[in-house]
Amino acid sequence: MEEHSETIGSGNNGIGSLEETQEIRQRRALAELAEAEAHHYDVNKYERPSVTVDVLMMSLRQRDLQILLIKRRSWPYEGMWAIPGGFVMMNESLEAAAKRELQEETGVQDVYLEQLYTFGDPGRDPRTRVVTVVYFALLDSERLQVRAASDATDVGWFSVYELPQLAFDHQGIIDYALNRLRNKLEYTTIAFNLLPDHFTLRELQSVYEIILHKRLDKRNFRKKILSTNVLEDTGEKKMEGTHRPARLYRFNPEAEHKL
Amino acid sequence: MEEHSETIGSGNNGIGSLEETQEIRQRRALAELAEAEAHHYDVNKYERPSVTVDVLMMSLRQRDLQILLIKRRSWPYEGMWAIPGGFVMMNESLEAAAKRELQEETGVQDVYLEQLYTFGDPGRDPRTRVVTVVYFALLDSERLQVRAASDATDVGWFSVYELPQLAFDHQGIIDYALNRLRNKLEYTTIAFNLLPDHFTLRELQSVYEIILHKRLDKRNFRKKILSTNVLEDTGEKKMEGTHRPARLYRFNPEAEHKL
DNA sequence: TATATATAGTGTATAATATACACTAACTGC
DNA sequence: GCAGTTAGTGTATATTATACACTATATATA
Repeated sequence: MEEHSETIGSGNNGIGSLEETQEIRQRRALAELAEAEAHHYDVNKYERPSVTVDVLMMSLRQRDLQILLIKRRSWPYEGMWAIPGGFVMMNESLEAAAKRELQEETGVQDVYLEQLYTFGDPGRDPRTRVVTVVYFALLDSERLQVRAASDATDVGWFSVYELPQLAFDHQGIIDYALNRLRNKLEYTTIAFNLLPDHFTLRELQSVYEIILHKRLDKRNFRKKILSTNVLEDTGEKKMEGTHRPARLYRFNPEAEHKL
Repeated sequence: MEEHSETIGSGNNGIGSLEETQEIRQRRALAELAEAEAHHYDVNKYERPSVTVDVLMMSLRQRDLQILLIKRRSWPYEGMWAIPGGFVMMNESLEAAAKRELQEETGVQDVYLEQLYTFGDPGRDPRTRVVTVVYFALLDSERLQVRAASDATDVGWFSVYELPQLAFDHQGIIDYALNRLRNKLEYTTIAFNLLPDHFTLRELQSVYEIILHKRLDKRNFRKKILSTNVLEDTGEKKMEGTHRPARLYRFNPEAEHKL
């Protein structure tokens, strides 16, 4: 919170010459930047953080909310699991970088993608100063299955409720994302991104139950969802198992969603 | 949305040699970065965006929601108004950078500060690639008055409802912030940051009315706020004008806020 | 073809919350 | 003491959330 506020204070704070020097260096750098900006000089000579995007890919698998992690093969945090990410290229937008990452890891395109938060504390990556813009993606279970078992052993899906030790500040990022997802469930139609085009009301209810991590009342759930008009009956039914078949619905994005 | 997705596709998309070259360049850069990351090489030789923080400072002035803008003195957008911001130093956190900006522009410390969103489209700043982490700050009207009229003509407070033409994508940023603020009013105690320590219920109601830009029912408003227990009666009264004095309340951050 | 089994699908009563609305209280200045 | 001005209060109604148990319809198999 207040870590660096003294570096812009009066300077008369009893800290020794080492910090003093650093403060002066920083002040000069700032003055030069202001100068450069004001007169349109070349700002490229100034040292700057790396910018990366991390993408937290979430999907419902095995009646569980799971995320994709990759195992780090080198220092720092070697052998630990981490949220996949990569550098932002000079001529791609942040979102494009996130989509690239998504494409590389899952082969999936056109999924729900939302910017989550930007983490940039100095020291969060011991190699260099890194500012990471984190996105999260919601992948529908069906399309994903295809590529699921395709490759390497150092990529894996993990339940958000049983995560291994994570690299960097990634556990905090996941907590933050889960929070955001839970909140948005209540007042947006975000949940539909985790289901295929056609789904039953029970399947939709399961999405809510898995993410909110609690049981919901069947009748009240159906009443509430149907009253919003976001669902369209497809006329089709899903028959599976030895019991009454369920109606298949489709999400209607046009409808007013007063969820 | 899809601007750059072709640069990572099959490449066989009928685009001419110019884009082709760019694609190849980008692919090579990516491969090198991956290599560098995997083997802990020096990543510093790669070109990277500038990182800045912009701080949208909001306060209630003249029964209006106003923000602080600065007038640009040079290309690009010379003469237009912009949200104040500056470069992030290598050894300061994003939040520390935001606080520094806040301190420089208003002299105020210890205010509500929240990260809003990160904007990083290539081309949003014609000088160079800039990734901007935007924060917004809520300043209480009372403390601010002191420094209000202090200096230059190229800094000014503007009503969010009557803004001049803004530089860069700053109008969009303000819309986004206003939205966030309005939502948070409903389920957090964020509003108290715009008021001094002691305030009347009418003053609190005005905060809501000005930000939501609509009238609220007095009795229902008071009922709702008081039922949450976030307010403490100070015992004092505020006498101003020729009418019954109003009770002064204080915000109790300890209380459950089931706003 | 009757029955067991498993999930789909439905309604009502009660509690909690949100809304609409008008008068009395308490101070100041004249 | 009266005019002017804002503070402060309660009740009836509508809307929304919750709690709760039985019938419907398919498949499998005896």
